[in-house]
Amino acid sequence: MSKRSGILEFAVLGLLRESPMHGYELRKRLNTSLGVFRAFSYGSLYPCLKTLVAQGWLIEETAPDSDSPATPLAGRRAKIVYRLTAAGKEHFEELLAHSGPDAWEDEHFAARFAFFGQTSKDVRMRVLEGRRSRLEERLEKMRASLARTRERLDDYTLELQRHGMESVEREVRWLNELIETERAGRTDNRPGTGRADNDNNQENGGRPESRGTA
Amino acid sequence: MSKRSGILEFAVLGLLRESPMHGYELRKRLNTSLGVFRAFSYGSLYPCLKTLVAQGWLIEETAPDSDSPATPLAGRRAKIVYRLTAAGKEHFEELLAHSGPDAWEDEHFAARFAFFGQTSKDVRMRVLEGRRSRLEERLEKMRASLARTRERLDDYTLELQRHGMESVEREVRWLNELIETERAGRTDNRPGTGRADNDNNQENGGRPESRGTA
DNA sequence: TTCGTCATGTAATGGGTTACATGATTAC
DNA sequence: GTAATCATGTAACCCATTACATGACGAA
Repeated sequence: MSKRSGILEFAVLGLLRESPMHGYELRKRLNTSLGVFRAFSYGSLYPCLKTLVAQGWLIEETAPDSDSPATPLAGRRAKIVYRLTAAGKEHFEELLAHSGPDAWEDEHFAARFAFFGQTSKDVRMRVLEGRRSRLEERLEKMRASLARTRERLDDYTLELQRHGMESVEREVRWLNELIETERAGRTDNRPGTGRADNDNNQENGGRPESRGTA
Repeated sequence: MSKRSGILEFAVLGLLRESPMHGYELRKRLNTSLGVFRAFSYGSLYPCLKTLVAQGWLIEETAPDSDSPATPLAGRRAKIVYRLTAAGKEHFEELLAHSGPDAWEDEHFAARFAFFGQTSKDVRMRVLEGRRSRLEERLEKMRASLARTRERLDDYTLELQRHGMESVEREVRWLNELIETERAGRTDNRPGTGRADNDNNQENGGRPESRGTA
């Protein structure tokens, strides 16, 4: 119960894991750094934060720097800063490792991928492979549907489907490359299976070996 | 007012324009033939149909074969067949030609494209070009955001953004090809600017000249 | 006769947006 | 001092889904 917003909740926990923040900043990071995949409004963010606090995963810190003007640069004059609790951290790890049936959908996957820098290698592999097989299912359905309906569709509809399939195929190739790169990486990544006692595991710097952005 | 479901409404009108159907079949066509971009459930379809009827865009035909058991094969026992009214047809034309600010978003565009076979050439061009410039805006934002945040992001996040941008760039190229093909096509397409009195204008068969699916 | 599919709906819920209301702080 | 932006929230709504309820029809 109180199943507040899968993706938003996940993204908030993930961002707060890196460092405490207040709502406003959180929303900006959601929509810029991580925002490639989705934009959220205050109308969803603030209620979500409340339930996360109620759940014990976050604590509000009203940041009473009332008498410490020592570092005025850190924040203008701290509003409500949210910090991840130990329980929240654990919960986030669970969400990361969780392999529900919807975990491989577009937005869920993108959100998980965005936090790969904080994810252990075995989980990364599971996510990438899960996503890939999800896409392959999708491809098969598309192919089947296409074979069934064939000639009944006009050329534009056909072209639309062709382009859609090509996009999916392209993502599969992308995943293949990522998976291979992961495989080629150091195999010693084991920061505690199930318990991330090591907190951050960037032993390889989280490098997907991007091949020439330009 | 009564601004029921943009895309669903549009798709329903578009499908019914081709031929009358009952809800169940409509939903299947929505999720197979046209369903590449989105799946709808009865929970949204039936209420939508009702409002469209209330609006005067559809009429329910209970298919009164009440006393003619002559052809029990035609329909098992006629359900509720929805047929587009003249007003509905007009409304659909308006929706097709309408260039609202959200008309170029992913799903809106896909839905419009799916009905290109029933769309006049000038509208097709407007839609394709609108979509393209929308994507170009998006690209600029992404580039700006990327330039701003640069080194602050880990490699996975960067890779995600890079892949996202590549996808958008790819779609832009696709649009460029489509636009060129349209331009190269016969230029005489003028079934009445603003008024589609000609109903169907497939003079060129609606051919986007797909270049080798394999 | 029972099972699968066709066929139509409704109520509760979900997960989000928009528009609104409010006020502090900074830049000019 | 006034405008922009930072900052936090709420209420009303939107569009859709899920799960449920119902029933006819055809095939095994």
